Amino acid sequence: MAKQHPASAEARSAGATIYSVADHAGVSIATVSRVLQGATVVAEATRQKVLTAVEELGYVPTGAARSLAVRHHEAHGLVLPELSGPYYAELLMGFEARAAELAQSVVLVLTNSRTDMAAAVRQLATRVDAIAVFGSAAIPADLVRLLRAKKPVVVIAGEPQDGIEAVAAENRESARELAGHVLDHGRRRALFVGDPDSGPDIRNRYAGYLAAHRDRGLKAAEPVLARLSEADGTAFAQRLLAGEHEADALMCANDELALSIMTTLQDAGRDVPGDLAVVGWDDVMTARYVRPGLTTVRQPVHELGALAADRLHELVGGESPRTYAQMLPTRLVVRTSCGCLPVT
Amino acid sequence: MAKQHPASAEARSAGATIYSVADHAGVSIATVSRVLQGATVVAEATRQKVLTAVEELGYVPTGAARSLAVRHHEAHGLVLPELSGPYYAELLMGFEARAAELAQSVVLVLTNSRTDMAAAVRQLATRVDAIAVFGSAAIPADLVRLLRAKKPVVVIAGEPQDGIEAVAAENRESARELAGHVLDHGRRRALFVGDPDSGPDIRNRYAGYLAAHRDRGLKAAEPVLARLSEADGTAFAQRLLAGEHEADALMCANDELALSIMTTLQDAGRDVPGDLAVVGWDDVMTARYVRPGLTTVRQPVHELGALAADRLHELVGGESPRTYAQMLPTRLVVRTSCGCLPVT
DNA sequence: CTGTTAGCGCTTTCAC
DNA sequence: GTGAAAGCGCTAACAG
Repeated sequence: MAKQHPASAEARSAGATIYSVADHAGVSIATVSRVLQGATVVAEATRQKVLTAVEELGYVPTGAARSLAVRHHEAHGLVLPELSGPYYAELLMGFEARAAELAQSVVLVLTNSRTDMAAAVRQLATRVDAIAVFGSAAIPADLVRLLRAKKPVVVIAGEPQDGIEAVAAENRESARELAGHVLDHGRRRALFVGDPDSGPDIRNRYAGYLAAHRDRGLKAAEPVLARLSEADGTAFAQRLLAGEHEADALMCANDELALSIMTTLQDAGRDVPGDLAVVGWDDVMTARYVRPGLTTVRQPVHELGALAADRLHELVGGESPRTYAQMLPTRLVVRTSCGCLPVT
Repeated sequence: MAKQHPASAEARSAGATIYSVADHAGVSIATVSRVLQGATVVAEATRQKVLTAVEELGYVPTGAARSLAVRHHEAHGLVLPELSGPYYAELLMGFEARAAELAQSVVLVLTNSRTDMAAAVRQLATRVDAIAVFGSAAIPADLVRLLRAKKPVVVIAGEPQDGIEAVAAENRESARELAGHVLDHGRRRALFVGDPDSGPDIRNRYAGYLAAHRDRGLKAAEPVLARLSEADGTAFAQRLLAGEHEADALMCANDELALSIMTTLQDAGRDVPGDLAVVGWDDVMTARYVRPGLTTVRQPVHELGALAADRLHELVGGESPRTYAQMLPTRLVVRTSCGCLPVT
């Protein structure tokens, strides 16, 4: 079997390897590798021969072999809970775009569709160089820590943890500004709708709500617990209509909640913002289509994704993890659901 | 260097390999592989030793090595143009969920963020067993054909092509039904807004619009060319308001178009559906929040993604490509923007 | 500028 | 039930 590589025998296009290409071009596999990787200089004539052979055989390299040899997967993993709503999609787009610039593939794992997410994440670790996980993807903290021992990890919008790098959007100050804005419209019974315990994002938004009250010497109410879903929004609106709550303003943990509440209220004849101001968080597409336009906060979601990909890449490159969470600024988007007059 | 594997020397946890695990457990690498893959039966005692070693060393297998050995990537590629709007996100969720069930990783490529998509796709082919590409991802047909020669490919909602398997949602009949519905409200100057040449989806929707007119012995108008964007919708609405077009009904190629048109019209004082009926396509979230609710068509997007993943897997498994495109049914969602009375 | 030759880490016969 | 050994296809010294 001397120099004869097994694979060189069968030049079936589907099985073209670097050996068949080398044979076909009359060069060594090293040369083929060189022209394909463009690292070293190769004589133009040889180069062409190789390229022709590649073309004729329709050679598609086996990524796994390269990865094994270079000891890098050249891929980043991203773990998200799901993709409904514009938030995660935008994040993913930012992540993918930056990863592409860095010549990294992205392999995606959605935990909501998994029965065994721990296994999924372990499996993911197997084929990427680094992993970004979204905070609320509900990955157990110890799993994250375990991963971290093996590969760079960055947590997006998640609980701050010891040695784990984190990136997030600013929540507290914008929430304070938003709540302040509503209060300054003269509202005095503003309710926060959402669950501060569901994660740091919401917790900080609630903290901002609290701070705005404190700033004005006002007393804030307990949060009205609700998940970030249309269903919970409708349910709460129903209870509100039934008189279970009393409020002249609603600060909702996100836009979906705000929108479903607002629509339900309006359909029942309530005037928004006349009877009740409603504000959200995220600035989803719908926020500008509804009437009144929803006052909300825009997050730099795309940038957040890009930042995560960036950090992953640098960590893989040997940089050491930052000890502080990186905070991206958010921006208040004032429309009219807060009680502001329409600009005409 | 005898039997001593280089890697076995350094048992640094970050570099744990099957060799270090074997050493640590006092067994051969074959045995480690066996317990990890669970293929063959291993004595329970040995099994435990191995598992303990894995645990202690924090062993994370190298996927590339396995892929190389088994000659499979155990991953599917998905090529989408982008992720804005719920359509692609939903498709991706369906794809990912099914791929997960089939134990396949998914590596994602978004072409809109790429300067050299051909390179991106070639690169993708390198690390997956099969690829699904979305029709409008603007992958040149010959590239697809080239890929096809090497790996299974399925085109989602794309131009039908010779040997390439395709999956899509039904467009023509639902469009015919939708257009018919509008016409049966007595509208006689219904315009189609969208570009039939932009792809098979829109082409078929326009064909349905035409058919509905034909069914009723009515003459249909030429399509009003517009891309599927909010901006194009607003621009068209402006022209309409300026009197450049005359219409009492608008059948828009998708919801985004419909929504931006409807909102612009309403903000200018027009009554929808009184003056003008407006219908869309896709049933995005906003469609049910606007007033009047947007009449549209719901596509089984999730299922479409799942179907693509399914087919990919079966093609990888050796099944031969189907020669006919698989069509998933769509469903008319009637709300009130078409002129129907609200159900109260 | 090009060829030879070790591996990269894992799976999988084939013996024992 | 377990070990030895031969690859999987590619990269990267190291010679020449």
